[in-house]
Amino acid sequence: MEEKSVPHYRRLYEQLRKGIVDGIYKEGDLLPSENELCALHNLTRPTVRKALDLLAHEGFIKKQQGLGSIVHKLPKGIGILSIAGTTTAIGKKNLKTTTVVRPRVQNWPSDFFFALSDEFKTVGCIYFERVRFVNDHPIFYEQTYLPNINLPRFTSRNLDNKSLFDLLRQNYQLEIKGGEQYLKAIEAVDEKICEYLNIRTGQPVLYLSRKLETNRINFSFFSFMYCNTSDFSLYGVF
Amino acid sequence: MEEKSVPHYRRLYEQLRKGIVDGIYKEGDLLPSENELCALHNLTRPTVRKALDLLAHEGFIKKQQGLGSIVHKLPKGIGILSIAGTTTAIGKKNLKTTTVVRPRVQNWPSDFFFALSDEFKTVGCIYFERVRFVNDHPIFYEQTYLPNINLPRFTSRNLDNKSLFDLLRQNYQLEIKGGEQYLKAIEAVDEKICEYLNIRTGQPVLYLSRKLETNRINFSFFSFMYCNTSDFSLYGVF
DNA sequence: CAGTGGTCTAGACCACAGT
DNA sequence: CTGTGGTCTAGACCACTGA
Repeated sequence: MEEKSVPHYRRLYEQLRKGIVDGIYKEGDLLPSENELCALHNLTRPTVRKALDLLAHEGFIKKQQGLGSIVHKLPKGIGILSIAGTTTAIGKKNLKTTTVVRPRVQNWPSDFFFALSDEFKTVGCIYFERVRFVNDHPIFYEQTYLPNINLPRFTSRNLDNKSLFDLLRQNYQLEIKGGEQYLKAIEAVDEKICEYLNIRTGQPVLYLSRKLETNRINFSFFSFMYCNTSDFSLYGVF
Repeated sequence: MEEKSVPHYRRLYEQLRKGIVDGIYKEGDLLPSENELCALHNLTRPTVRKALDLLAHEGFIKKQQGLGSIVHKLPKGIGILSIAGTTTAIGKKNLKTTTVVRPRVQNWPSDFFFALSDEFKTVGCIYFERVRFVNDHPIFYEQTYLPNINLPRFTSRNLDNKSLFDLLRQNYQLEIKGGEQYLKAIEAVDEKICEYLNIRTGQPVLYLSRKLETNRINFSFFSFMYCNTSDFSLYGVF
């Protein structure tokens, strides 16, 4: 009966989420009630509720006691503050990615922002830089550091127009489970930033420092992102 | 036996959270196991798990299958991106708040960023501005808009050094249940911003637009915050 | 009033970590 | 191996919404 080891609540979550982003459920619609979803999928209420809690947590629905689960409007900004990778977060918007520094093995910077384990320091890191375009405008300039552990052939992979999250999952069985992030508004002073994002020196950019945690124990990686927010906001729910 | 209508999982969550911020549980420590917590508090596992899920969701702990719930280090930045109000988010840091524009009834701005219901437009809003200091440095300049519905005497209240969330909860039974936010990096051009945050014209600031939803149906309010992030980052988990 | 989501119980089996 | 967290069942009672 079961095909894979994906939890039931996860399957239901993904199905409902797809229904919302595809427009089958529209803004303001009510999702089927919890009891209806139980009957439809042969699940019990706690399982159904877990799927709905995930959707509510990510802002796709709002629950209202006595009424139901209301489909929320899709956000105006770019939902990159949650766990979704950039690719999924932006959705149908025209997104392109180019690699400006191909993956290479090097040492960690001496003044690295996040704490590094001794093992990480010893093995060094895989480093690369990418620029992401939304509607053909450069919006994100991202520097990524991966610990150089059990990532065979990574440096020879092509990252253009690919989701790093998908690549890690499909080739290395790495799932991103969460992380932490620090945000600042800074002036674009580095000329590479200005060049890649096509902005003038001194223009404000949003600087995002992230630690991303995976299902492999003690395996995290890091990303530092410069965002041109003159046309797009970053969006999040809480 | 029961004293109030606070859910059990919520009580346990607050107790454990307090244990972490007060340092009773230190970074890297294991919390009591789920079964131990069940026995200690006479709860069942789903209830205990809900409390732990809340803690994990807010970044206080990391769960690891087969091991336990590990207390996470407290963040370096200001955790304002989650549901916590500024006051609770900053915790023990020296925080002061001054009111620069006292609450007053007025119309909504014509170009308001968020969509407003007809009822909201009709009744107008209560508007005020505050500046928040961390370690005696002005860090946040916040403009708040509340719908002018069932908030008796609000305009005569003193907001200095008070948590708006607490004031709303204690005086109006309003609980903040969630919300959405949009972030941008902008130049400080408005002279009020520069004055209140004590920065020069053109310096980058982080601009945060938030809609905050409450337990009263169809009652949301709005906050627009300018943050000087030169010394502090905004922190969040996902 | 009936139906909704919110909370809770008392079990069960599984996958994974450390010994 | 034991103990951990991860998933799931099959019920129960409550508070709230809308008719």
